[in-house]
Amino acid sequence: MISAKTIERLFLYRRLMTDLIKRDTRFVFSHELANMSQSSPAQVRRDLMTAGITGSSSRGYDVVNLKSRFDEILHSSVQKAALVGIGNLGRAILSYFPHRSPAVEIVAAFDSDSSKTDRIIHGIRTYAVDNLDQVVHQTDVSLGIITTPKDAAQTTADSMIVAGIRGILNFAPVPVRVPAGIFIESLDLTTSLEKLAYFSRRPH
Amino acid sequence: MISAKTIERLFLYRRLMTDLIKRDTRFVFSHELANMSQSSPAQVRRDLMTAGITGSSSRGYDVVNLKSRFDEILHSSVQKAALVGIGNLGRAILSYFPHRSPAVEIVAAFDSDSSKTDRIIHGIRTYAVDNLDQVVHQTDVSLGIITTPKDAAQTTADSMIVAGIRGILNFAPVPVRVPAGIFIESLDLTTSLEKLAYFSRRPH
DNA sequence: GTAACGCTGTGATAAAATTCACAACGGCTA
DNA sequence: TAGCCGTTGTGAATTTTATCACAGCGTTAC
Repeated sequence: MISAKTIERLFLYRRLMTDLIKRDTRFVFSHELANMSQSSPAQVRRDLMTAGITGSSSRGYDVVNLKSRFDEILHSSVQKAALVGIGNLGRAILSYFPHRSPAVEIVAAFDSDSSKTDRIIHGIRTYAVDNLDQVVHQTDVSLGIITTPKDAAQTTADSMIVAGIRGILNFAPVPVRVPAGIFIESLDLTTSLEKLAYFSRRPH
Repeated sequence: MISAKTIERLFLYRRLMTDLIKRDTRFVFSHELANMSQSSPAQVRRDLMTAGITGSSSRGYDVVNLKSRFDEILHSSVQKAALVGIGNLGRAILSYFPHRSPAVEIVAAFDSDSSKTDRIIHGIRTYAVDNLDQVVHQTDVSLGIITTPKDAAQTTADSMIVAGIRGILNFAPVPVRVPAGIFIESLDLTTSLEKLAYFSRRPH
């Protein structure tokens, strides 16, 4: 089993490979990849070893080979996602995300405010939250994105899980509790900014 | 020196304390705090110990005391931030962030597209990027937020650093290189979603 | 051919983060 | 008072993550 940290880096490497392929670069050394990914050569080699990739000591790693091995590991078969909470942040994600990743496609958005529903926003249809269960089942959605205010986060997660969602990305600034077997990732902009403020205060 | 991981949790605990105080809760046990923060009792106790906080074995920890100790450690004196890249994501952050944290205040936004500048968006004045240096100096901005497309991320970061910014929060899906002494935090929505997709595929 | 170079692959090591496990304590009960 | 219970505080152990350091190999230089 490959660790989450490593997987995260593999996703990054994969995107870097896409760029390199566009630029017709054939080979990379671990120190180049480290440079591009703000990592260390040893880390890169270790990651690639974990991924079962082998390079050549004179030319480095074959870019196309890397890319296809990454695709293999990262299973780029698309999964559908539903977003709940069509506020500013939700809308930004709806507009930002399409075509950014081969792994995820946002297919529906939900809100409790009826003035925001039954429309198309950035190409994505919006529904009342009451329809969550139904839409998730009908369209085989497996991922949920929470961009609600914090008070609604937990209940939203609960509904998602009841509807059969397997993983949740939570943008609300509160931790959300999920049963074992459901993947939860929290991405808290407030904490990120606070961390930024804290560590920028003095040379660290 | 307190580790970054711990600091991050302290920020979270602080927000939880704010909620508890509102609800007139006087004391918390480590297992309650663990529950609220999706952590473990041992982790909480360790963090509080690191923060130099001491509790009572019968009542737990004094909420107000915790809060004020957190404020002390996390230095809530406000720092000013500038955002570069007024796209959907940038705008969402401009609208989302105000009043979320006592630590950071976004005071200016920049873009290279003149149709987006010299206006007020969500209460924040926007400028042409050419004015970055000047505005940063005049208003004593110390933090930068990058929400540009990925090709502009590195040059934006470079300009920020020249202008004297101490820390950068990068939303562009590419790593950004900064000299030592500058704090950089990357928050990559694409990677988060991809990670979500990956780990939701099967029970893990 | 052979020496020298720079890189990979990886066991070993170190460092960081988390969890275990338990002595010590305060308060409650009787 | 004595005994029990649930919690803290923390050294020690464990687990996870990252780095070191070097043997071995393909390539080039001569």
